[in-house]
Amino acid sequence: MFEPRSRAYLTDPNAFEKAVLAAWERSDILQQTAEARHDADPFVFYEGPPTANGRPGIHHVLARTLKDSVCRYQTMRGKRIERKAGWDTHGLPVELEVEKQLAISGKPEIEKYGLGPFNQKCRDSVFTYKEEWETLSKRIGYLLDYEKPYVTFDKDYIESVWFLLARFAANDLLYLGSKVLPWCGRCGTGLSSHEVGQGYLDIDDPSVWISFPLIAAPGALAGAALVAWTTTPWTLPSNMGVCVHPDFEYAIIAHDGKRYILLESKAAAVFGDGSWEVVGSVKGSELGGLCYTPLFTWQGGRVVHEGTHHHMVVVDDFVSDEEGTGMVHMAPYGADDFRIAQRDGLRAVLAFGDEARLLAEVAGVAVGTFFRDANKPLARDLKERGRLLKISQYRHSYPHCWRCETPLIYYPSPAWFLRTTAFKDKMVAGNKKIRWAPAEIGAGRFGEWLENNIDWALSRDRFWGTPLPVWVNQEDPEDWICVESFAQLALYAGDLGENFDPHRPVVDEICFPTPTPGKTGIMRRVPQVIDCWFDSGAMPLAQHHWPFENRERVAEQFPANFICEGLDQTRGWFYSLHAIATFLTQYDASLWESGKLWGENLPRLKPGGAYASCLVGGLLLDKNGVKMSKRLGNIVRPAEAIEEHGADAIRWGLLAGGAAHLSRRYDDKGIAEVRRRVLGTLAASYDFFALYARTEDWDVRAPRPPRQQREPLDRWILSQVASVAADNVVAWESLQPANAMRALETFIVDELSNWYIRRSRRRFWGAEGVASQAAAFATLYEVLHTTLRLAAPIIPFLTDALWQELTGSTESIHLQLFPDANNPADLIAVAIDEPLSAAMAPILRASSLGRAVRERVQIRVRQPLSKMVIHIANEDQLSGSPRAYEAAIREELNVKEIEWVEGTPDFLQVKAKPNFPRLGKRAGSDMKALGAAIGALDRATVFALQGGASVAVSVGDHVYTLEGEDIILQTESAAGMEAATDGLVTIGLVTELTPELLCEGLAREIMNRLQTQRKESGLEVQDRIEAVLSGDAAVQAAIAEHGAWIAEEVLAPHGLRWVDTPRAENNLEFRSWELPNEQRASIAISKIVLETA
RNA sequence: GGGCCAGUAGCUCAGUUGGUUAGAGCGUCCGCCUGAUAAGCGGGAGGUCAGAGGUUCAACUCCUCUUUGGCCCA
Repeated sequence: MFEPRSRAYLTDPNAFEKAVLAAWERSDILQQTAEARHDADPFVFYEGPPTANGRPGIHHVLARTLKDSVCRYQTMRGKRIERKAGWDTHGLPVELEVEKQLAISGKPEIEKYGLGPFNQKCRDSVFTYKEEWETLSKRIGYLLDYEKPYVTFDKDYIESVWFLLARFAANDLLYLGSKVLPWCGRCGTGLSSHEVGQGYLDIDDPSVWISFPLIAAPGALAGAALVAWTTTPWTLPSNMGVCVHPDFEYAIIAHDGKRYILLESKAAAVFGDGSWEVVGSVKGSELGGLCYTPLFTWQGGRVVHEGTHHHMVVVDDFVSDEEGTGMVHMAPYGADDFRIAQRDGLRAVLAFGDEARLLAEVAGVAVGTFFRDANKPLARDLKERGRLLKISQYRHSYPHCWRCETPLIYYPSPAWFLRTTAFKDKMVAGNKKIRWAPAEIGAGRFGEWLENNIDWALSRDRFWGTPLPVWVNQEDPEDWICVESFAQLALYAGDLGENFDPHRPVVDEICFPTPTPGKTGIMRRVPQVIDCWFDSGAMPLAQHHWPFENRERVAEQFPANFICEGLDQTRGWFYSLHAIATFLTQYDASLWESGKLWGENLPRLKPGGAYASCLVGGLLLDKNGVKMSKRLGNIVRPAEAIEEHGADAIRWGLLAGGAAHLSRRYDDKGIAEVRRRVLGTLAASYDFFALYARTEDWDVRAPRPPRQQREPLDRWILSQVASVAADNVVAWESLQPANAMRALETFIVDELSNWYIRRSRRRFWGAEGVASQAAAFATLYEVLHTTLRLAAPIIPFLTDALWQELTGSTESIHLQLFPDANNPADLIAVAIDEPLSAAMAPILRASSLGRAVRERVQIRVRQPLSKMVIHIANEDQLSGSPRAYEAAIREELNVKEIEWVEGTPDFLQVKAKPNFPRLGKRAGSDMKALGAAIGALDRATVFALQGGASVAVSVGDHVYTLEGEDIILQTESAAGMEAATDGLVTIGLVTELTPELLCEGLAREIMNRLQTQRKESGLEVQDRIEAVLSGDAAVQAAIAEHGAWIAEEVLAPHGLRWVDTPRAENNLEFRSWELPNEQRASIAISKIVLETA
């Protein structure tokens, strides 16, 4: 107990923390916490599953620390938290990693390698760095149950996912549609958006303006042609419509005897200058529904959307007025185009197929022509037929295959969707109930995304993922089923075997006759797997194999009170969790109707989303503000940083570095500063306490004096820590840990260490009497007791080590309750004392001003001064009196006497300023003039106002009646002494040095040299000494006057011995010191051993 | 191309519902302290709050545009 720890911590935080970690593992802190909170209310936390096929970086430390801190805080609030780890194991990133490993690339090569072996590789790959993740997480103190994690590729997990998909199907929300996807014709493979993102190259394409003559158009439009622009002439054979913006005003332009319709601002780009004129205008919405003459006549191709309309003008606000003509040629190769075709019933036919080659002859261009090679001949044909108005070259950025650099083609492919739009309103409404931190993510980013919700494209044409459990009748594509469980599958297909693994390719081989009555045909599974975001979004249920098992447990652990992930999860996990939960609990009425499932009770899950609050973490950039990436090699390896600084300093540094959601920079120097400045100060404050608790034999069990009997400074620091505790609760509850930490840091460094302890040191060695000493110990103990608990969620290692030393308990701080001033059982119960806190502020300001004056007049603090005057403007409006702290400021500034100035002493130059918030509303536009008038008020008027009188001031035509509260009194200076003011507090120092003061100053100088010599001789603070001095006459006089006092301070029980000539004797060696004013002293000291009784 | 976020001292960041001297730490210069001592503290200097326009008696704060950076989606 009371062992000093700061040295050990500061020199090797890594070793220090590892010892704490070892203790946690010995005592199984996770298990202990669970037992301690066994009957407590649950606080539900969901761990967002990381993928362990890459190394964890420092940014993962940020996310995990945020999660851990909030959970530790809640545990200290008395809550029970399950902390189940999870692993995300499916998906394209895993496949890409394995492709790299095997040096293969693309679907054909994977198929050649074999699906079974490939998926086995994926399964192995996802846990490549599992151990590294676990080690790191444990080392940074992230408490999580790694023994029983949920794993998305587990058989049970997949079965739960199947069940959920079957629920979507049962509600008619699963359907087969088409999705426009990027495709590489050469590799024969679709690409993910992630892959597209890394393959943009600049290429030259023809830029063409095409005319679309309207058929049977009314009025001024008769005989006119629309003009559209494109850089992909190869898409023109598939033209199915022209899209206009409903709100644009299009110009009707006469040129060369013909009339065209397009935006006036774009006409010059087509027709040049001067040769055209505007003859009318038409609004986009009026063009909708008109038809035009097709560009090409040809047969064949692949129909991707049957429709009743051909070559028609459609209206949509995706059209922009920046490029082109304000009119867009529509072909089924664009996502917007295809969406509108489906919406408006346009017939969509592809001219180019799977290998990006022409499927049918068009305008003499041969079947099999690669899509980009068709650009020129098609353009030539259009030109000959007068449909091409202009052609030029256009350089732009275009997506290419990242493997082979072939330009990509986009077209619609079959895909399975979840009809999330069916319950969009419920998702939007549910989102409003989520407490987002920061709030703008919920209203803005996530809210916008939900408002614009489109159906979830669920399927992926890939290999390693949860197989889509849809089986289709090979004879009738309308006859399909979504399987809800392995048992159901076995019912259709027979026994699945002991070690059934639902992954591809095993599951692909399962087929069976259609169970649909009256139909024939074999059911085969569709080839797709599902989006791995569905996997992770299903985790609230699938992690417990719901509803096959754990129905009660899931009902209790749903929804989450809290989740926390990075900003990049908005459209990822945040969405998939929300969508699945909203559907299941609010849309799937038939599931809950009977209260039973398969004949057994199914506890109702609380209707709503999957989480009640969400803390969004920002991105972590390197110290230059650049995103960390493997490519740039600026990744910070967490292990190295931890070895250097320890986990606590990093945890504090990352969490305090700014509002959680902002991207911020990781700066090694910043972490080092936190370690020294904040954590070091906390440890040193404890050390100070421990040092004197030991030397003075203070007993933790001794009764502590009642608060009323302690000094104002004691009650002040208790009040401060109690209000920090109250603020911290607010900050944590609103998910703003950085705010909690800012308050805590100011408290630890400024208030506790630099003010309370500094000003109270003497009391601890009994220099101010027994009662004062007892009060000081009691107070500092209570404050440390509280501060450590406040900091425990953030810096679990240091606080636990100090806690056990401080309290002498072997019970971890993480089993304690968070400080609560409202709880009578808490050590800081009802400690908040507003008046006492308010009264300290002017004291701190006065002390700062006093130091500034001393600095200016070059009189060191060691030199006592006779008097200081303090004037506090509006002192009577303070809720407490600063005069309670007179002793503190007298000692701090080393002055003999404080004079509290009241009223209107002549030496104060004062000025009134308007109280803007009060007067602004009343005065309005007169405010400026009124302000000037107030500034010009004379001294007597200002003090009359202060005294409660009313004063009329006229400005322009108005007369304003001012009262005391309408002005703010400011002090400008104090005449006749060395003074300083900050406007509210003014101090003046009497700097005249009398012989007495000089003598005492010299005595303090001598004492300083004695103390320095003590320290440099390696003495302990409680060692007694013999002291012999010699020196000038002034020195001798100072010792004669103050020797007894000096002797007491430097622990020389026999007093100071004076010799005229310093000569070495026995253990005494003289050292010569320079003193101010070219005075000199020689001092010799030696330790004396006190006889013990 | 769309949505969201950010730009405040050399650096890292605070800044309440708009209110008139914009704060802290680090760094730098100067000084102090010594019964927490391989520490600690204070005082200076340093800012046209990214730029422009607008609303207002009053804008770092609200609105618009521009610009730079970031994230997500196309």
